[in-house]
Amino acid sequence: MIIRRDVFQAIADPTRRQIINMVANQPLNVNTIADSFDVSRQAISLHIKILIECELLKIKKQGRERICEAQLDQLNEVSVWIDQYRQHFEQKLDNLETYLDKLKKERQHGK
Amino acid sequence: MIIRRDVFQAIADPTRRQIINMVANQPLNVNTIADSFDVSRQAISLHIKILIECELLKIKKQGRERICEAQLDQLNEVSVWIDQYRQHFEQKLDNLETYLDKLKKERQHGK
DNA sequence: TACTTAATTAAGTACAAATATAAATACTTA
DNA sequence: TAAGTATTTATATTTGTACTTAATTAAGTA
Repeated sequence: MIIRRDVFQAIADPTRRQIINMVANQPLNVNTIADSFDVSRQAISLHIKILIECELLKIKKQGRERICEAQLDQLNEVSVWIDQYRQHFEQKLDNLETYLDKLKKERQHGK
Repeated sequence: MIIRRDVFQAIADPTRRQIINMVANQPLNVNTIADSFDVSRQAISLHIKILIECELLKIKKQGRERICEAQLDQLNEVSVWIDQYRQHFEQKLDNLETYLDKLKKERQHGK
């Protein structure tokens, strides 16, 4: 099977977005991730493979387990693409500023 | 054909991203858009249909022509999703602030 | 060594997506 | 009204995606 290794394609799938969401909070092994979904472990394994190929995820072997860790730098590509149209959809610029301030404070106070 | 009407899916296709880019600058009719691509007009017509269904594009009939206009509010959904991971990929938060200031000034001085 | 657990690889199926060609619709103009 | 232009709809084909079950690899454990 030929897979299109492209961040936009990677995040197009809702299952993959959910996987990203799960591991963004904390690293998890494959089975723990798979347990959250109704599909087979093999199906999740493939989604993870796609995310790894798009460099949105990295694997750390730990015994027989494979721990999935988020590596979201590549999301920047999407962010940059979106940003060029921000003026087209951002109603209130101030909201983003408020958000930024919040984010900044969270950082300063250790998450 | 059942199409997944979802903004993430809509922007997953590079052709559709390019169409968005074209009409974001100026409204264009279908044929003008199609001329920029190697594929058939019908294929572009379908891409446009998908973009309309995802509300990223709207059509204004003008005689026998159909003018495509960008309507990018729905990109906000992607933006919000990306934003929650911004701290994972934004190297310097200050850069964003600088960017925001710039954007703000551009707005104030009428683009 | 045999058994269990974690995860992948392999093979196959069903359906969705992207495209093409052909025909139809709708409007404009000679 | 016939011919031309703009675009969509219909139909078919090819490729890609998401998924399944079965088998395999690898690492712990009894």
